[in-house]
Amino acid sequence: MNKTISHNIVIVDDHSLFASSLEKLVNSFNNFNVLYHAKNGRDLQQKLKDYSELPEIILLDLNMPVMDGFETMEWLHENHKKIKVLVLTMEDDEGKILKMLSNGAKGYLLKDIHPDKLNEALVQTLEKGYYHSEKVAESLLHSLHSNDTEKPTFKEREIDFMKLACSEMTYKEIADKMNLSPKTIDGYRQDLFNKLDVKNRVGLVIYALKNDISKI
Amino acid sequence: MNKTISHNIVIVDDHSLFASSLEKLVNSFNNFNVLYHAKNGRDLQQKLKDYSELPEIILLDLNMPVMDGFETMEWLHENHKKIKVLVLTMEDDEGKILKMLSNGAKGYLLKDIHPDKLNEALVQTLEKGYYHSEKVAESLLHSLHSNDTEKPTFKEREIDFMKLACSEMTYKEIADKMNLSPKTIDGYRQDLFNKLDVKNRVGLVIYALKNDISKI
DNA sequence: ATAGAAAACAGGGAAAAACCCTTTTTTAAA
DNA sequence: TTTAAAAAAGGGTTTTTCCCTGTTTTCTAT
Repeated sequence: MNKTISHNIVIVDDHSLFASSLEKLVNSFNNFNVLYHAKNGRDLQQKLKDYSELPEIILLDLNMPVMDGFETMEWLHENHKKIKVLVLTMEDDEGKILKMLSNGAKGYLLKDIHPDKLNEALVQTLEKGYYHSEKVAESLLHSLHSNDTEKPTFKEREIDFMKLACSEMTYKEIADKMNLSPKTIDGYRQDLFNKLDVKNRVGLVIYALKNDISKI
Repeated sequence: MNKTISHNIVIVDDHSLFASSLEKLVNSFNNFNVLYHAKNGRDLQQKLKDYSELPEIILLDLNMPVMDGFETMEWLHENHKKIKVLVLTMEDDEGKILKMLSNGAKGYLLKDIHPDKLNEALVQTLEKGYYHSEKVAESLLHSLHSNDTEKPTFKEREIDFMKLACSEMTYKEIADKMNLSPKTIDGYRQDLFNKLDVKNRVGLVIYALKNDISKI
């Protein structure tokens, strides 16, 4: 039995197999103890209420149903400033990294890291208050130098259109489906091409898929 | 200390965090013991040689660098018939399920299952020799009823073309890049449209992405 | 109430994509 | 060597896409 204090961790991930497995791993680290895990942000909110003990660190996934990592991060930042959040996800998208860090995440880890790195991250987060891997540092620098990362904003109908554009429908058929004139659709198309700096419909489709606007 | 025999498991997954975590979970099950884990098929081949003990069950991921789950399955089927392979992956694609099962996998599990299901699968695989979840059974039935699943076969150049079609290049530019006449490209396009039953280039792009012919 | 902005709508014209049918060249097989 | 099949091109037409430039409608803020 060790006399040193065990630090409480909470895991938020919708994949229960991964969460359960990770729990065992974290428990095997020195001085770390998983309190519980939550399926998503909403579930976490409930459990933070139900349990008397608060975690020191939350390991947070991004892609989750009901309430995803981004929403959860915002909520935690508002309501539980003391809890340190480490993002643990598959997504290595620069924009997402930046978004989460600027929302108050103390670190960003990719799910394919070595277990030792996770241990290191947990320890450092307690000691220094944050953990930044080389990869994340790189991304940050890169985004500073190329200040093109201003993500465009879309109107509702533009998003509807983009989703439909990721199909075999012609623009005329899309116009029909959206109850708009083909020329209006042509306007959306044009605006999007300019905004996203793409040359043709395939470019638009690729953009929509890359940015999770549409799924196939 | 339990006197019952512990059954040896091997995990094959390129995500070392997941593999390490899963190892802890499997070790926590009754009568199961993880011998080691491998990063990919090639790594597994080496380790099967190096270790005197063979596993009874291998938990196999599909998406891996160097030597993926499909190749690995084939090799195991040829060289280690006695080892029972359970596929453990994110991919719920019907074609992949069928491919792996027909290659000799004893079960197909999705990574978002509950830990108890994994335990159940391991036990059943030892007892009955296989494990089939409801989801997989469904897929099998579905594929029987809709016998459209005959995947078309592609020529080398067709695949090259499809990859290039998943970009903003025009057909003329693609022809240039492939050192062919635009008319030849038009022939490829026509054949593919017929073969894949798609109406236009967007349809082709979606097909190529869905079937991992091209990635974005 | 009204100016200004955003959204919807639209015409003309050029380029690309899609479609269909035919021909030559290569390759492989009988 | 003839035959057949596959690969590569060509000609020509229709449809869709793309791009530029406008007008009308709708909403919103002062």
